[in-house]
Amino acid sequence: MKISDLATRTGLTAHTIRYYERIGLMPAADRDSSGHRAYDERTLVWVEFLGHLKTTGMPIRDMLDYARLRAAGAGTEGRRKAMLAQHRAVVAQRVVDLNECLDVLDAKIAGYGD
Amino acid sequence: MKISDLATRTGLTAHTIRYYERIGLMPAADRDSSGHRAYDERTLVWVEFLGHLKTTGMPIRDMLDYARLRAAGAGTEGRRKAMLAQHRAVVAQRVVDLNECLDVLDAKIAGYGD
DNA sequence: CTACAACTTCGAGCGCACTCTAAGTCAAGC
DNA sequence: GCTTGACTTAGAGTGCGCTCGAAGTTGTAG
Repeated sequence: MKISDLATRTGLTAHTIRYYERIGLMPAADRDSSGHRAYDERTLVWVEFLGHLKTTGMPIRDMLDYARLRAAGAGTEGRRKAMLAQHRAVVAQRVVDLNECLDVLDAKIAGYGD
Repeated sequence: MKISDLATRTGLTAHTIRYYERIGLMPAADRDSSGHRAYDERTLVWVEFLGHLKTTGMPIRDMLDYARLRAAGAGTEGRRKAMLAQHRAVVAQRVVDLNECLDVLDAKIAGYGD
């Protein structure tokens, strides 16, 4: 898979994918015979997971912490699990906050009448 | 109410409040005898509402559109209602997305075992 | 053979939302 | 009278997450 294919399938741009690699969010990509980046399905899965973290508002520096643990491999599962569990709690709270805001919006919208 | 009081009660800083005034998110504040900003409860309500819009991810430029309609007064209620209704739909979708991400996180967390 | 598109690296630039600094004014307490 | 601390202005600086541009190389279609 070329970088443009990965871009299409993830919704990112090739520029953004290279940026992610540069800052360490993605491991250095394999290269084909002409020096172009060649990706496999595992990379796609990883980028999609990063997308979930991004959707839930995790800052890149935290994703980097997680990516480094992942790169370190065995022995870091406990810390990775703890990171995700902690993040999960933050996201769950944000859902609660957003639902409260939806109520406020509904009240305000209703206040404008028909 | 002085700017420091408004800051305390809204969780913003005095710097941020002045910034909001500068860009037009808040009307020019009344001044006391020594030229300091003096706020009333209505301003507090407005800032809190801005806080809800911010929590729900509305960009400042959209808040500005809303603030301008509000400042224009009567005759803009329809458009204000439409803006909020549109935003409400976006926020509701984000709640859906976040809940999906929570499922992904739960699956990942479970995958790490005990 | 020649376009042309897609890739490469490096580094600069951008939009957002603050955040802070500097220099000065003013009111209250010791 | 003097210090202290909160206020004032204008404008510069920060951190984040991209986003783009320039200049060069390579693979493919006509």
